[in-house]
Amino acid sequence: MKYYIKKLKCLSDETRIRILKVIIQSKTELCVCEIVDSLQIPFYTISKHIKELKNAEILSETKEGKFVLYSFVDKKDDFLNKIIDLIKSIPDEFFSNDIKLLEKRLSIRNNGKCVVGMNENQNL
Amino acid sequence: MKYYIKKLKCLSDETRIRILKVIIQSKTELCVCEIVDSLQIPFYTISKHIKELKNAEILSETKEGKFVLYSFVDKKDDFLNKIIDLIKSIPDEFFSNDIKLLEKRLSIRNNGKCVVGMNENQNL
DNA sequence: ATTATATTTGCTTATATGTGCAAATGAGCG
DNA sequence: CGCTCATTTGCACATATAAGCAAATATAAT
Repeated sequence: MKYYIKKLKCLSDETRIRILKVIIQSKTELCVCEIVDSLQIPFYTISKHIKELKNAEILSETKEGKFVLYSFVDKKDDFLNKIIDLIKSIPDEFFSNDIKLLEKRLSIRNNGKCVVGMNENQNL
Repeated sequence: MKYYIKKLKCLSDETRIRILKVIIQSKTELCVCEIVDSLQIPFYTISKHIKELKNAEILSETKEGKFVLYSFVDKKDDFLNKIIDLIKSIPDEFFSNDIKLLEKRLSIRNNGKCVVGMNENQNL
């Protein structure tokens, strides 16, 4: 039961929903700095929310050199898939700025990989 | 956006999930006292959680004499339907006691309507 | 090695949330 | 009307959660 409640608790915060939405949008895994630049929220805040999402077994991490990448865990989990579906059904228009910045950030990737850190306050 | 977040916040509490689960299980509307007896949680706690669920436009209320009945709002809401679906996918075994007590409580209905108040501490 | 960059973590503070109890409301009934 | 029962609400308290900042890791680059 705690397994389910923990996941559901993760859905109760707007920042976490935004994180999940950009990961869905990216269709791959995202680097922390890419999420920071997309949402324009301090890196430590993003990091803490990601920690909870990882702890709830919603996201899983991959290390790639300096960078840490996050994506959804094992797609065979029916409950998690329903959660993803639920988030997908929130209209993109509520995330239009995040998505716009995400696209700009993704366009600086090299061979599909993140190559620069955070730009945070510099206009992308 | 707040519309969505408010609903999602409602999913973050185990008591609220249990309330929603028994309403789903009943396939109709439930009286507050029936929920109290099913979950064996104080009426004021149940009442406050229901208030939030109502506020998030997840549940709607019908008054019937002394009793107040709750059920899900308008079934045409896609997001709400996905939420219901999500809750349905949490295995019944986690709610087996609630469901057992619900069935006992529903069996004292008369013409499908609630006719008695709370039994709370008396073994059903 | 030393430095720079990416990310996490500990500590603090402010706010939100859940629960308990007592009192209030509201609707039927003698 | 006055009483009873179902439900809601206000207040107090304890706990949980989010955010900010500084310091700690970790890895890469020079």
